[in-house]
Amino acid sequence: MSKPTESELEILSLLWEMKQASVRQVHERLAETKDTGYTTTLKTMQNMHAKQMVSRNESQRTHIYSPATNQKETQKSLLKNLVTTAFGGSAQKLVLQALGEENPSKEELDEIRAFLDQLENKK
Amino acid sequence: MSKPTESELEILSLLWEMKQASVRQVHERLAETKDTGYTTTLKTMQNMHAKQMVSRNESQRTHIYSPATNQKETQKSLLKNLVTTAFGGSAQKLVLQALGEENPSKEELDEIRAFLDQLENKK
DNA sequence: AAAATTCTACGAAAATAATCGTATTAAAAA
DNA sequence: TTTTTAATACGATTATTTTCGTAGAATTTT
Repeated sequence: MSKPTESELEILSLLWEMKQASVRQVHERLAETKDTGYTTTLKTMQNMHAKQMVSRNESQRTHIYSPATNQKETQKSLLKNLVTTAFGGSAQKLVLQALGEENPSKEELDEIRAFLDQLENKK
Repeated sequence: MSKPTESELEILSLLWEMKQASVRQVHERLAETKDTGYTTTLKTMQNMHAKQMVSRNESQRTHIYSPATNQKETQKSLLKNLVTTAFGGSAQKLVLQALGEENPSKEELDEIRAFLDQLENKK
């Protein structure tokens, strides 16, 4: 499982959200934030398919793509990578920094607390 | 402030930790995990200097480099980038995922709780 | 003082990633 | 049925990143 490039990740992330989509559909979502041509999106998705990062249903002329790499696994490895390269290996620091930025709601805070308790009970 | 590349980030991260260092010193640390030549490290650090990502003291023949980009700011933007590209914009998800991986100590958990309380009081 | 080592500078090659253009075919519209 | 639109494939170009080799100067060792 190789690490997705920046462009691939943008698409992969959309696919995680959309579950499945045509190139056109992905491209339209992408176009909201990015100004690149249709064939660029197409080519990237074809590359991703070649790398088995996504699968696709070719039974119709318009191919339907879906993510083939596990979202959690991918997020985990990207996170790990960021922790080691940018946070000197301390996930703790990353968490505090992320929390500080996010301005979470009371509900979210409670959810995190619950999760912390759960972690503690495992010990 | 442009985003550091992967290689640049590795070096920047070391400099954050070391506060200041020569190319040789950085290279030796880098060599623990990476197998590239000295001039590669040198060139990258020169590039970083050209981009003003690091500063250097040239009064001695062996230049001494130090980080010129703010660690917090850089971490913040990398984190933000990861949240949007890989976590569908939800820092919450990122935090939970990171906590789940880290297996934090009781002390760390308490520290996070304290931080959560502090966030809540701001509301 | 000569030789060996250690630096920097810098160009350039190699590797990787991103973007696009064109040809061709299928489907939809006129 | 002709024309237009929409899709894929795929090579090629461009941009970016990574890596290294070589030259020359300063420093250290012999």
